[in-house]
Amino acid sequence: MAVRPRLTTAKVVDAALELIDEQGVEGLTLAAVAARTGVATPSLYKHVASLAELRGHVGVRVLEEMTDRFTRTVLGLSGDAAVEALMHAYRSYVRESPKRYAAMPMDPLHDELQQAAGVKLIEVMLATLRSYGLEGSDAIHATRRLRVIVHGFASIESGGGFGLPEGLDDTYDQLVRMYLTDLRGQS
Amino acid sequence: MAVRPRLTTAKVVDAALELIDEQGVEGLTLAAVAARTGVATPSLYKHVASLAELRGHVGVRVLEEMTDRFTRTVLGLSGDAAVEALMHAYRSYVRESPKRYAAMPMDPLHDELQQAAGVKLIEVMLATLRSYGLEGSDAIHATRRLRVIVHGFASIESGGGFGLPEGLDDTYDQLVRMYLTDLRGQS
DNA sequence: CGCACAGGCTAATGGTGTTAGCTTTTGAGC
DNA sequence: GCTCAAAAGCTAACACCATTAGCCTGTGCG
Repeated sequence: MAVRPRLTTAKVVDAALELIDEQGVEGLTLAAVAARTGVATPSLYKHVASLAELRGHVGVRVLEEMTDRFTRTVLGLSGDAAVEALMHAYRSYVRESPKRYAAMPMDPLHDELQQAAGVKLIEVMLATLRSYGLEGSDAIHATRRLRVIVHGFASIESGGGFGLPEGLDDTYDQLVRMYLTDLRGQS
Repeated sequence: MAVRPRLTTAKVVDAALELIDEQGVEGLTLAAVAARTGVATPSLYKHVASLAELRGHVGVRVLEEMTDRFTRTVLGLSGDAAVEALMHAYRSYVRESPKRYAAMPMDPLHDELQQAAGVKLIEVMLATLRSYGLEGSDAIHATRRLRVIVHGFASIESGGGFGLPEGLDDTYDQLVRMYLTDLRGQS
C-alpha cells in the first residue's frame, strides 16, 4: 500500500464545511465527514473529540472567514463609507454562503474555543466605527445596533423569511441609511 | 370519531412545547414526547406524520401565540405608541420563552401548514404601521425593517450573543427610537 | 535495527426516527 | 344489547447516528 495521506483536524473541518455548504448544518454528520475523507467514522475521533467539538471548530472557521473578509473590505476606509462597505460585505458573505452562516455560533464569547475568533470579529465592527469618536458604552451600543441590523437581515434573508425577494436590495439600502443617520444624530 | 382518543394532536404539540421550553429545540424528540404523554413512541404516528411535521405544528403554535399577544398589545394604540408597544412586546415574548422563540419557523410563508399563521403575524405588524399612511412597497419595506430590528435583537439576545447583558435595555430603546425616527423621515 | 505510538480499523452499545403488523377498545347501527 | 369496523394503542424490527473499546499496523525516531 502506498503512503496513505494523513488526515488532520484542519482537513476534517474542511470536509465539514463542504458538507454544510451542500446540505446545510443539519447535514453535518460524522458519518458523512468520514465518507468524504475516505475514513471509517470512529477514526475521526483521532482528530476531533466529538461532533459538538467539530461544530465548534466549524464555527471558529466561519468567524475567521468573516473577520478576514470584513477587515480587507474596510481597510483604508472611514466614516460612512466604511460602515456602508462593511454592511454590504456582511450581506454578500451571507448570500454567498447562507448555509455556512447558519453555522456561525451565536454566542462565541461564551465558548473557550471560539472566544478569540468572536472577539476579533466584533473588534472589526468596533474599529469601523472608530472615526465617529464614540466613547465607552456609546461605542458598545452602536456596535450592538449594527450587529442587530446586519444579523437580523442576514438571518431572515438566508432563512428565506422575506417571502418574495423583490426589492430586497432597496430594503437593505434603507437599513444602511437608517443606521448611518442614527449614527450621525448620536455624535 | 368511533373512539374517544386519549391522546390528540393538540396534546402532542402541548407536550412538545413543554419539552422545548425545558430543554430547547434540540430536546424535542419523539421518544421524549412519548414518555411525557405516557405512550410508546410509535403510537405518536397516529397523531403526527413525522418529527418534521410535529416541528411544523410547533411552529404554527408559536406564530399564533405571538400574533395573539401582539394583537392584544397593540389594540387601541396607533402611531409611535403602537410601534413602541409592539417592539417591547416582541422582546418580552422572547425573553419569557427564548427556547420557544428558537422554534419559530423562519420561512412560514413557504410552508403550506404554517402559511396562514405567518401571514397573520406579519399583518399585525403591517396594521401597526397603518397610521403612518405608507402605501404599497413603502409599507412592505417599513415592515421588513421592523422585522429585521426586532428579530435581529431577539435572535442575538436569546442566543446569549451580547456578551454581558449590561445596558441591553438601553440598546433596545435606542433601536426603537432609531426606527421611529426613520419612520418619521420616511412619510 | 528496533520499537513506541499516532492513526487507522472492526465490533459493539445505546439512542434515534420510522414502518409493519398485531391487539384492544369503543361507539354506532342494527 | 350485540356486533363489528376502525381508531388508537402496542411490540418487533430496521436503518442510521454518535460514541467507546480494543486491536493492528506502519512510520519515524532513537
